[in-house]
Amino acid sequence: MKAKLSERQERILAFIQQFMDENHYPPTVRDIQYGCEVSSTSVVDYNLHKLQAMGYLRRQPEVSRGIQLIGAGLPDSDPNIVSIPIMGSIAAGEPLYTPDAPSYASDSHDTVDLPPFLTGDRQNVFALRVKGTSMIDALVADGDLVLLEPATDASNGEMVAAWLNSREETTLKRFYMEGDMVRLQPENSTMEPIIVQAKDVSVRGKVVGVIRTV
Amino acid sequence: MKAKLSERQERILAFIQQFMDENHYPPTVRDIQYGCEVSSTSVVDYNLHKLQAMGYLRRQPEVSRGIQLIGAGLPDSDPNIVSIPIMGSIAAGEPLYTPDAPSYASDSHDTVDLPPFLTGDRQNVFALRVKGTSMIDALVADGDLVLLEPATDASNGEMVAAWLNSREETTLKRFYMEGDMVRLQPENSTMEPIIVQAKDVSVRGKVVGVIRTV
DNA sequence: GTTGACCGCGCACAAATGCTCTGGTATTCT
DNA sequence: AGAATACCAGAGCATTTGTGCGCGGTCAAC
Repeated sequence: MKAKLSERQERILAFIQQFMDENHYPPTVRDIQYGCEVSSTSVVDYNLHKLQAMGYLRRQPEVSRGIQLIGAGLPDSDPNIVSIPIMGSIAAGEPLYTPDAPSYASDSHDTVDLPPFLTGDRQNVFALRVKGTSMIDALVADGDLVLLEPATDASNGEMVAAWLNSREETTLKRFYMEGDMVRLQPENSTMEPIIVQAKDVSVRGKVVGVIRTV
Repeated sequence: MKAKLSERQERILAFIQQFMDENHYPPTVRDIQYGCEVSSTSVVDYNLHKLQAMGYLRRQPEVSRGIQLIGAGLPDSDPNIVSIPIMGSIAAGEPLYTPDAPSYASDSHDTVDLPPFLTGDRQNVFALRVKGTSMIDALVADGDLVLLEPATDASNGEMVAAWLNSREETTLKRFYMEGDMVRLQPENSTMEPIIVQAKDVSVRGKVVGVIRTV
């Protein structure tokens, strides 16, 4: 379905973009008609349906100007910004995000707006504010913001936020599975690794980014 | 004219913003009517005229959904994004930004789009890509992006990018002026500070942020 | 040629929608 | 008290606007 566009469809698409730039609301069918030198509104309607089927835009039926571009247009909210919730702090480790909790409920939390290159194409990325200097050995300082991708597993060597049953706290460490034991390795050689039973540790998320402001 | 808003006017204004966020086209008079629990379209029209007179929005007469917010609304270009140039790498230290060079000329460099909370209100912030692990002692890893504010001076304790004449390289360190000597202090106590004559070191910028993706 | 899909055109209807007119209720000013 | 002002409610009109219908043209397949 996502085939090539006819010349007229390209023109309509371009016109909508231009119209949205100049005025700040979508055009009507007739605006498009005159703007693209089409002689009938039905032709516009016809092509708009086509474009919608091909995924270039969305329409709200029965609603005037109910057109919004998607794709490469200017859907003025998302293209170069993603909102990421700050789900708490990681230090004493108590309040940690649980991916199975209702995502958008009960959240009076803060969010940070970040460009998407920081998250890649990962989904449900969330952020934690690092409290204290206990993670310095992982190149993470007090006050840093760590970006996490929800995960319950990790590959060896990945930096994860892991919950330790024994200590009832969450730490940032590198993750190594060794038999039925898990070794949580700090970055700094002066620190000793933590080695626990696999069942006594649960991975909460993988670190995908760190942000520090000074 | 720009006096206080009535409660209803505030509500209308808020509703329009919310509506624009959810759908991506402006609301009709009746949308506002139901959304704000007003019992007549004329009341909405009345208040819209008021708001327009006070400069909070603009309307296109006779045009459905011909409303656009101005002022604190959504001036759709820059509000939550700033483009920051990546002026090179910092490792072998050669290509470093010189604040006196023509800023926007001769740059085929890359840029990153960042939310403004990372730069604060600083001007001319630029970024450097860290190459190598030589800055690990400053909590900066290979591949990190450091945000720098152009500067030729620094206060004690600030993290700076400093050019060392003797070594012909640039490093990230904390800056301490001690008499006519400058001490460049790594973060990590296992590393020795670098102490040089003040004239043999020149500050290029202060670090204002660090970004790491993994 | 005939068929049918694809596309365009003109027209018209009905719903959506901006706007106006009339009147009402407070609150403030004189 | 009376007038003025600001704001609201309801109803209705005129325009705007999305959508459906019928018709004609083009082009490739059969």
